Amino acid sequence: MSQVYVEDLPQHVGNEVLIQGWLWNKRSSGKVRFVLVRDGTGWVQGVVTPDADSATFELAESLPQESSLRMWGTVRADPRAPGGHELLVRKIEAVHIPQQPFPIGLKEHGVGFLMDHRHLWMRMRKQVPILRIRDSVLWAIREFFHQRGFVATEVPIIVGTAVEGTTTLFSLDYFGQPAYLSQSGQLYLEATCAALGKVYWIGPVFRAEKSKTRKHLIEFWMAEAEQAFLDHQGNLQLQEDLVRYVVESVVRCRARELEELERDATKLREEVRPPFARITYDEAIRLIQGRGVPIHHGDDFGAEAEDALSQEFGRPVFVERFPRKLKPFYMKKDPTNPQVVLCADLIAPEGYGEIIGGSQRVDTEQELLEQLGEDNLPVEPYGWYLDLRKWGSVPHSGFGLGVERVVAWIAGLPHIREAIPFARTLTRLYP
RNA sequence: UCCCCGGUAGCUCAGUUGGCAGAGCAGCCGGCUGUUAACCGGCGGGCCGGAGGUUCGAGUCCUCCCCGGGGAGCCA
Repeated sequence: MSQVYVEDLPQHVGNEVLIQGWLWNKRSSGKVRFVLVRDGTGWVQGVVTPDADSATFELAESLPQESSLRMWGTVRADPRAPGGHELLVRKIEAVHIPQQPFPIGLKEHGVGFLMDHRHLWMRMRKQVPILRIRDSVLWAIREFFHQRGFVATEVPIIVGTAVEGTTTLFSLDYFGQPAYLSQSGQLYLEATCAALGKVYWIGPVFRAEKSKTRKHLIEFWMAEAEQAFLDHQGNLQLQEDLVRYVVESVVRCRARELEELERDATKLREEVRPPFARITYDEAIRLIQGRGVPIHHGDDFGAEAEDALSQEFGRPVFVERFPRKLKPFYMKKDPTNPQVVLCADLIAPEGYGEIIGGSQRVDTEQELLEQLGEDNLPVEPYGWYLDLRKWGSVPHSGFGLGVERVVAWIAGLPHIREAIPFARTLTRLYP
């Protein structure tokens, strides 16, 4: 008999099936014993009565939490069963019986303890749906770009050039040369873009910032895209389409997981209804000031300012055209106002923070040299990047999306550390 | 780096004005024919984060250190 996954059980009502998984809880009422089994796709209750053979009846009482097992039984719908379906068990076979109690109980635990046991915590009731939602987010991003003719490509993780200054880089010794872990694939993606036209990549990036908040990870995943002949306005439309596609896709494919997390899918769908709000930096400053948050023109947004914007709109909002001096050297100045650049940050609703940063890029060598100078950056390490403006330079734009922040928003998580299997935070390098 | 909170049983926590170290859960033993983080009875379980100090006496008060959590700045 071949294995059936828990999520497919409704299609097998009345049939005997084999479930292979792990025991996550059990209950007994003497002569009726319940074994709750998970297999990665869901949770199902097996009902064991004395009608099963005596070894099976005994196992239903004695197996400890997180025993792995095979369970044969007949599927039936029953309103008393969690999830609506259960298995009338004929036989249980233990695959591995733990010799000591599982560290993670079914009661509450502290954050420190759970993070110390992340490799085991991820098996638990809320963590599984989160990781399944993450899978769908990444899958939807790939699907979106593929449908639009973007070419999936890759960038180096070990780099010799800093993208945005060296203070937040992890440095390493590359056979005697200084090297860094990449904090963004953007510069390389611009090169690839001139070869392939429309490109994207998804991968880990690293920031050695001593950030200690619910929105920051030291190692996080970015989805970055770059398109030739795309201007600022087109860039915003592309980002909006992507975010809407991802949310709608997750709401459709992971409805059960969202429900398990008590996340309101209707609210998510409302939030991404077109169009997203768009305001300029200048408007944003006035709006934030109007909400009583102390901020001056020329300041970057703090957490309080972001939350104010988030509350004001209740849906994603693009903040466009930041002052040049707040943004990195590669962003193109607005031809109608060289004090600002053609960029935008996308602020998520519900206080989940900035989920995308993007811009139209500088496309002439002269401007690029000027802006490197403005930021007191050396020209030499950017030689190859300047080359891109020497041969067939075109207007082009791109952006980077923070995968974990999007997962945290969609799943409604209180902290970003649960949005990735193994979070690297300021205090955690293990497990 | 700065500000705030915490560290007591495997886990979550309580511990009064300084006066014998506690509960729930987990574990083990027993009971229960539909449980829903099941329930009921019993049993075992402690370097009170570390070092110093005050005191007749410190889990409790003081100093320093270590570790964790929340927030800020910076960012996606």
